[in-house]
Amino acid sequence: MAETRSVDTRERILDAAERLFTDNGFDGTSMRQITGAAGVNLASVNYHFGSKEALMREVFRRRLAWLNTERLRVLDEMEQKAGDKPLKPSQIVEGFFGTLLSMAQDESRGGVTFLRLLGRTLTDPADFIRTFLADEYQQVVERYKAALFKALPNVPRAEIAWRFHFMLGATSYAIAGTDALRLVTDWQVEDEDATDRLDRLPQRLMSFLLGGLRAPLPNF
Amino acid sequence: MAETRSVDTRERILDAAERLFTDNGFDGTSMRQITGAAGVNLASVNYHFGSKEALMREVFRRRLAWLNTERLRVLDEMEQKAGDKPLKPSQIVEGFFGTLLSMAQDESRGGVTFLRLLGRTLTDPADFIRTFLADEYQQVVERYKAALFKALPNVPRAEIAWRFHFMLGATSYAIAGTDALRLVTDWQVEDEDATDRLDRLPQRLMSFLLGGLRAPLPNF
DNA sequence: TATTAATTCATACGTTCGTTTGAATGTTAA
DNA sequence: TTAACATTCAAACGAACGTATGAATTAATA
Repeated sequence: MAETRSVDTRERILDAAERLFTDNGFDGTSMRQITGAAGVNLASVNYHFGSKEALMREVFRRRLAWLNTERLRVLDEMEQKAGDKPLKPSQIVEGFFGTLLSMAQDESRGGVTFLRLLGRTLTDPADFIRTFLADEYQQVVERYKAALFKALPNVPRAEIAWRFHFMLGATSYAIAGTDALRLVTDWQVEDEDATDRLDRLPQRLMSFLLGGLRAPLPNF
Repeated sequence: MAETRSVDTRERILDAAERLFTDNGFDGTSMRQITGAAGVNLASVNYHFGSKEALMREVFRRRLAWLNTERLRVLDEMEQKAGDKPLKPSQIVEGFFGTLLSMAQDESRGGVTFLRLLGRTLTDPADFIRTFLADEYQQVVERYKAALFKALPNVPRAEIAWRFHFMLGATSYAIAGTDALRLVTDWQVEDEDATDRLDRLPQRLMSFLLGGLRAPLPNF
């Protein structure tokens, strides 16, 4: 089959690019690094994807397609069960961020590597990727924001949108896993090994996010 | 004075580099862009700083020197007033993150530009800058963590460290100001202009951070 | 003013970048 | 088997990169 080879090459390129973009950033990764790591010819990136930027977009697209579909599916299901009643804020937050965090356990969906890439990219957006991400996410974000508005009818919408923003920031940073200031990595952990730490991250993060979402409103 | 020219050149380079690194990232900014924007000769960067990496370090150093000193000063002052009693968590959070946010209003300390650069860099750390940031911050972070441990003696230290980490993430992302998913920028704001939005950010963020810090602990 | 040091300057070095090309090879279908 | 298409390949392109050099210029010192 003609497709066997090309699909193979495409995937090999995407996997290598995903990992290298995560470790070194977009500008910090060269085509030669990518094709070298993938074991394919230099020209094949431009043949299959057209350009380096288009490759970056495709790296995101193949993961976000599933993520955003799943997020909408989860939200649909919850809203159907609830009927006319508003959802609980914790359900909504769990639906949006829990779905994301679940990718960490699933290597076939990019695992932690892709999550780290996403976390990095959200604060490191070249114009082309910033635009692309906004387009990919727009529907999903609107649906979840609307659900939060309905769940918290007495909270000004501006405040909810801001807190959604803050939640995304805390999550991005947590999954980017950089911990540049060595806040978490340096302490003495006697009773908790690395696996436990990763397993417990979702619950720790979710508690924090919900606490922030429910915090008393600021009085200006 | 011989120093007049060189100090001038140094500062012009640092200002230009700060802005360009913020907008385009480290790898996305060339020496020729920097020296062109600064109106100085290409070779002057290597003359005054030694290399592009050393320039990046100096861009951070001149801002972080003040920030970290101020953070320690504020903490010292609070602890002195409190005597033996532990500080309130809100005081500690305000001391750490409020000091940071106050830089936004002060153009002579880098203003929003530097804050955005810092926010970006914390999730986009090349090895050299990651190491550098950790070194610059270590003392300050240890002091503030210790204050939080003392303020919340019944909360496991691991949880506090994690929540510090989450708070830093929410803050980084908020000040990076990217809002890649257009959560906040796209809505209809009739009663709140751009100035108001920036002015109110610190209070909005602080409420969120404290809510997250005080959230019920997760039960594993 | 003469001498020394500090800084700026134009220019060039060698390397690496993303992309393109055209031939070679592999695959599909008549 | 042969013609048409898809993919891979080695090689090269011009451009841009960070850095280095040595002369020219400016400032400090005596």
